[in-house]
Amino acid sequence: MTLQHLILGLLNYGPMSGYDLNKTFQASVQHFWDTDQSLIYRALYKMTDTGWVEYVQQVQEHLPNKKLYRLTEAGYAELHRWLAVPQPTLSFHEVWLGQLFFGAQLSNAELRTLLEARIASLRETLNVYENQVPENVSAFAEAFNAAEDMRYWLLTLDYGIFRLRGDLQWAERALRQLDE
Amino acid sequence: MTLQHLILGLLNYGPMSGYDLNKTFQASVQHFWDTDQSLIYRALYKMTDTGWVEYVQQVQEHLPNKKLYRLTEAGYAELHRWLAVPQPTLSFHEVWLGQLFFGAQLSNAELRTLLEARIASLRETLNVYENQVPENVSAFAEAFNAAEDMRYWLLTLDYGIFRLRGDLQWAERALRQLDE
DNA sequence: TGCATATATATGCTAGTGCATATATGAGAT
DNA sequence: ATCTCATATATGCACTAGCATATATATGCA
Repeated sequence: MTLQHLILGLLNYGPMSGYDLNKTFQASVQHFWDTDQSLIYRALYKMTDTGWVEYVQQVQEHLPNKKLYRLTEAGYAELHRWLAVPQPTLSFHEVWLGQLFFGAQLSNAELRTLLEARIASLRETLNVYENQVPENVSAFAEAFNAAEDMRYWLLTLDYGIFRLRGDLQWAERALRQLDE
Repeated sequence: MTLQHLILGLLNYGPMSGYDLNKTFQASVQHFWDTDQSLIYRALYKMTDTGWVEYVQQVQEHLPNKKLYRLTEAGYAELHRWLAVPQPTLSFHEVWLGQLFFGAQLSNAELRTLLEARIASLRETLNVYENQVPENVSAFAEAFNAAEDMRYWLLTLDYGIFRLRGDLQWAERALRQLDE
């Protein structure tokens, strides 16, 4: 259900179309929750059906019409209910750990390749988080006129960076241990 | 597809029934990949269909009959193909980060509750990883007569503990920052 | 006798995910 | 004149997940 709740959270800043929401996802929560355009539209149907959101057709000149979605009372209530309830911590479900678990089946060279690929990928993501995402977040804060909320957005970003650095550290240590 | 590949990896230690696999999951990879009994049975059908595994009916006295599954040549090949291919690092998809992102909507007390619940849950899991899981892993290594492979099992466990400690550290820091 | 538990497999139903593709308008570039 | 890109919404299909429930035998316990 989380996608729907993230949409509730974003619509709380103001009415948006599915297209806008997709853009907003990329500019804001994408660093911890990636999604797909089709999932957003389908979530919006479901939420309209449930009564959490409603829309008005917006006729546009020179552009296709759009559906402007906004929170209903019920949607606002659901957002606040969800926000305050501690969520169960889920299982890791990381594919690379599965590979490592059966690492005895692999040669040293193959294991190196796996770890090095992971390190490269983590570095790349870390670079995006440290350079690209802060810009997105600032632009997002300005567009939504929500300077105070930015503190929390940066907090989630801080977690992402902290976690990536930890994962990098661990992977580099594991790589060194492989040589012993 | 990962569940199927984890099953391939476990069947590589020897033939097992769906029931055995379920038990084995709980004793081995459960700390990074939880699953359900029904998913294992359905995965086995699919894999039989694909030709990765095959089974023989095992008639038992005093107990229900079982299907003993084992790897086919194709299954063994698929396991090794999969093991050596670096997997893309996925997005975090952590629900609690979504809550934190919209933290400006919450009171200080509600935020405290969220972080404290997370800390308690992380501590609990850490306790299991540090005390319970090593026993499971040892028992598993003995049962499967795979003392060498245990090194890698402990490596994945080490990651889990490392990560939980990091997450705890971060959550505790965030809680302190909340008081400022 | 009745109830819980372990062994063992299987199905039903609902929801969510991922990816590709369809459709349509208009703007700007080559 | 054509091609690409941005805006905007929607569907198809196959797979995956989660949870409940059905079925059957045998053992142990109260």
